[in-house]
Amino acid sequence: MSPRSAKQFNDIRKQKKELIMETALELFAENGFHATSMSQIAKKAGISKGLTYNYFESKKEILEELIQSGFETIFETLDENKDGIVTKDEFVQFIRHNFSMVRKNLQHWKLFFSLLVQPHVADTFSQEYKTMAEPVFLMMFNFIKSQGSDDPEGDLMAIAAMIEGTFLYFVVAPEIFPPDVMEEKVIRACFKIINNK
Amino acid sequence: MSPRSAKQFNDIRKQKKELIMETALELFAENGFHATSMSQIAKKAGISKGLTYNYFESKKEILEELIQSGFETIFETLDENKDGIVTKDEFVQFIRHNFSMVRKNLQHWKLFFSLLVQPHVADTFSQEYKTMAEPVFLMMFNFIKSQGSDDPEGDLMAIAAMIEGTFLYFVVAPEIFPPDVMEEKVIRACFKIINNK
Amino acid sequence: MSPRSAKQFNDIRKQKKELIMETALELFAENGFHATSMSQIAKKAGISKGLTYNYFESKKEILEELIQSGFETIFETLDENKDGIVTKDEFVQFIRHNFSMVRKNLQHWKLFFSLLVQPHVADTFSQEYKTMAEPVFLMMFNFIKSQGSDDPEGDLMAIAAMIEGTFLYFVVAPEIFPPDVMEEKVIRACFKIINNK
Amino acid sequence: MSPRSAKQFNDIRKQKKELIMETALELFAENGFHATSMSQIAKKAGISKGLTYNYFESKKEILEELIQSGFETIFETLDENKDGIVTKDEFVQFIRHNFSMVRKNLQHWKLFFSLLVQPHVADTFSQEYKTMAEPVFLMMFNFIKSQGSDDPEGDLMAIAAMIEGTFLYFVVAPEIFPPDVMEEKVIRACFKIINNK
DNA sequence: GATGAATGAGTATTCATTCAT
DNA sequence: CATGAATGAATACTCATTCAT
Repeated sequence: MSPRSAKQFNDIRKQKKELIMETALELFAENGFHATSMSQIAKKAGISKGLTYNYFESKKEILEELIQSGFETIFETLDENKDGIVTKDEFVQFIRHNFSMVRKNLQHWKLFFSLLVQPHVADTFSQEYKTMAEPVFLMMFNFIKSQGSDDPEGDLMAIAAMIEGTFLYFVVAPEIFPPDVMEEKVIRACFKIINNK
Repeated sequence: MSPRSAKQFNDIRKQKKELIMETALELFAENGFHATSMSQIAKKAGISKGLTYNYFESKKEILEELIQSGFETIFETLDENKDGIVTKDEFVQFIRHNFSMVRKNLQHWKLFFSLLVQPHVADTFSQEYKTMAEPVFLMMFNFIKSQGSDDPEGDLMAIAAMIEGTFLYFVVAPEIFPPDVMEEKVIRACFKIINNK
Repeated sequence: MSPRSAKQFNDIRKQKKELIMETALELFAENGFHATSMSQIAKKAGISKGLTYNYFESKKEILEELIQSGFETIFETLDENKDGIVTKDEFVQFIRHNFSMVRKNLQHWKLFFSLLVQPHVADTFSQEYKTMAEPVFLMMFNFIKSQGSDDPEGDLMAIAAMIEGTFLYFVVAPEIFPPDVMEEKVIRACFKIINNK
Repeated sequence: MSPRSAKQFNDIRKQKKELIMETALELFAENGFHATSMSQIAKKAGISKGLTYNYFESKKEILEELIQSGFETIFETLDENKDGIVTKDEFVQFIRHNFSMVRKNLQHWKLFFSLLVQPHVADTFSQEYKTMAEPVFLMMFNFIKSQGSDDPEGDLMAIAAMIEGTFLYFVVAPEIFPPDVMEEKVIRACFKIINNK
């Protein structure tokens, strides 16, 4: 009842919640949302089935919070850089950072890609993704334009597709093209596209 | 002896089977394999649940035949062209043909992307997909090389990613970039990547 | 329409019916009544599912006719001998004949034993069996008595149990005790029981 | 932590499991394994279908545990006596004990007989049954030999068949011959078979 | 907060039976 | 007489969710 113990309770809650979410993310990413049962999550997290419902209203809510937290994780560090891109170096850093973020959060991305093609699982997801991705597009657009591209919008399309496709390869088939090599090739290709006269 | 001729029975079987497959494809593509129930398929197809099993051994078999037919639909016309790519024009035609096939079979591609990310649904799928995509990669590689690229493998990676990403946009978010425009931009970007000195 | 073709039709009907019954008996005996489907019967008999219902009202009716025909098959040849047993030789012949009948109709007996323990499958079966077995018991009782047994009823019980048990071994575990040997031993034991002073 | 103590949970589990097994045994024995549905078991036990699967992995597992527990119930008390049979009295006690066990566990025996005749239900069952019955045979064989029988193996066959047949009468048709009387007659017959000169 | 027994609606699949031809 | 497409009720089993403790 003392403020301190209240804080402790809060910490416990927060930790348990994170534990459940991490466990769920692993299972969702590995086996898919539908193929993962609440029992599995509870068992793997080492808690009882009932307790899960103390922290989340439903299985779907776990998914939704996971999506939310995924967006935050992925886009939070982008925010810092995104406004000031001017030089090529900064753009390259930005791209590299993106790639690095994907590789660090492969499971989130796996989950995202699986949701992309199942709109009914999370109707809100698609819209939200676009909303959050938009500033990134905008920033890239501005940079491309600043480099003197004669068709910045067209170049953006090509580059955006290339990056999205790279992410997909990272997640789904890293053995086809080695991610490290791919990163270099893609960056080089970006500049070929932008600076071509 | 039989009052309905063998041909009649055959026709009925063929039509019903196609009906079931089309219905299943729509639902799988829209909601995912796991989230689609046999009841839904039967209901939407206007037949009884039991009848479905007169034509398919299991839900998984529907998926497998769908994958098979998808592969055939998509890759059959590619086979014709694939051996002789030499000129730029032929390469462009080839790419356009690819794009066109994807846009004509959006549902199949939606299904394919969803399967790529849920390996447990059809383990064989991933391998088969790669097997069928390989000749395409090879052909593109040869063309890139023939154009005097100083890094054909690197260029292939970039282009492959760009095309894969384009397919993903086509399927998942055609409203972000208009497919028609995108097609042109991507083709142009291909040549920028290849021919850059 | 001529009497001759009418007879032919009848013959065909009879043959088809027998075909279905034989096929069903094999499958029932091998896999059990519930585990055997009408499709299996039709397929194994080489006819269509629908045709089966031209000859039998239901799956249960096949079973019932099978039971009926089994009783007839088994008891018909017993009828000839049963009234006149006087000498030991005739009794032995009678027992041997019984054993021989069981071995010739193992499938029927397998079916019978499985029904014995599932009364609800065929409620009438149990009663009918007893009715048909009664004269056999009676005849044996009379013979035992005629041999001067001091407890004919008791001896009958023991012998009846021994014979029933032998049938069960024949059907279920012929590899434990060889049927041929067993036959001799059981006959000898019968006389030990009856003639013991 | 938990409001219901571990012991409480354990007690609940034990009781429910027994309830389910008893209910299932009754239904299996009465109607057969295949003809009994999980719904029937749940309904008769007064619980939900789902709960059944909280205690047993499958319908087959219920059967297997039932068989196991049946074997234990039936053979556990035999173990005590089985090594030392020497005198006639001990042999008689042993046989009586067998008969008594069967009459006390009629349901189990009904189930066993039905399984004997439907090998596909539980392939392991048949083997296991024979394995457990073997020491009983062996012991009887030794006793018969010790009594100076001139054909111990032959006598064993006859006696084993008689006892098996008696069990069958006990279980399937106790109204034909009164079990109490039958027991006496069969025991007497055993000695007639063994001691006959 | 924490447990796990309990529920009930849902899932894929089977199968006896019907019926148009 | 004969076919096999079609039905619908039933089956074993799963699982998100509730709730008494």
